[in-house]
Amino acid sequence: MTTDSFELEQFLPYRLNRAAEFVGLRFAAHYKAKYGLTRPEWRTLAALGSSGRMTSKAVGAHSSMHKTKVSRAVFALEQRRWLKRSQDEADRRLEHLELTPAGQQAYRELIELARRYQAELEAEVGGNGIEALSTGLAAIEQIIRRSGKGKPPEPDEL
Amino acid sequence: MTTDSFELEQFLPYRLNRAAEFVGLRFAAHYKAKYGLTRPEWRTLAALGSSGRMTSKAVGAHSSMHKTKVSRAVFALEQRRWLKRSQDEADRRLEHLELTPAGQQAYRELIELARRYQAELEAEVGGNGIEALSTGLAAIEQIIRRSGKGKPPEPDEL
DNA sequence: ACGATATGGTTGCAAACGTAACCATTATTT
DNA sequence: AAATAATGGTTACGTTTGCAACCATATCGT
Repeated sequence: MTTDSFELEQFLPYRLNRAAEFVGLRFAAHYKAKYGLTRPEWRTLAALGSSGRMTSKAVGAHSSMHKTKVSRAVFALEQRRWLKRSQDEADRRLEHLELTPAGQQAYRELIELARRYQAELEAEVGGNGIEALSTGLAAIEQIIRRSGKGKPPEPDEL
Repeated sequence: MTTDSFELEQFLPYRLNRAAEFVGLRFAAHYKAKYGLTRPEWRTLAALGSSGRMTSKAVGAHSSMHKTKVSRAVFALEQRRWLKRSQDEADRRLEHLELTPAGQQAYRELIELARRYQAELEAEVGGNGIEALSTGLAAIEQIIRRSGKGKPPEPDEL
């Protein structure tokens, strides 16, 4: 019966969540204003832009998104003509996704935004803070990898 | 035209978000299973439990939640008879919230869960990782405080 | 004192979400 | 070669979310 003295302020899940929210929303404001993208869409674009042709499943694995999110984001980006699908000849269950030239252009602009934002953030937070944060995050990421094993990042089972 | 070489994996908003999601969902699984609480409910309980009687607005400020979330969480906790409201005599717009004995009991059990989870987490991540993470988060929290002041508390990612 | 404005809090609504069920296709078992 | 399971991906549905509009009360400006 360890008694009182519990503060949300010290609780890691809470602190992480708040920091992520703050940092994430501020960035989202940038690309939302400029392109009207949702976060799943931006992530999908980023995955395809940086790693090239891949399947929906791979996008999900690469960017930690639930498959329905990916499915919807892919649909939206397709509507926008920023990506095109093509069926795999050998295995007709899977579709390969690829950015169109317009999509690649948007990607280039967006990662420029992202880089600027990250730089801004690093300036605000300071080198030490960033380094500490990065180390800490790396530690958690390792746990994720461990516990995640071969598991897909479907938030279902976390 | 700073060119290619952008990786989501290195992008801080993304990393923070993923870590927060992982850590948060794992904890949520604990209290969801045991009490059927949602995260806004748990946060409200935690705020009231640790700081005592306060208004909805204060709960929101204390735990970084949008006012509609707080409103709904308060309603749910009230249904459960874990908190009671009372109108302020001087200013009848505001209601003071307070945990009932049952609510306090639940709070005690929940912070015990939280403490155990935090300990487990610290064991997994390791002292260095935790310390780094904490330092990094503190740096961001300072920015939040600075820039945050009058700003509205925004949505949850989790 | 009186209209405008602000504040604490709730609610209607549309959009976003996760779960589960599903379709089509491929792999495995028997 | 059937029957069964597994896989990539989509969709129907109920829930949760945030925004905006709102109610009631309080404060400000004049």
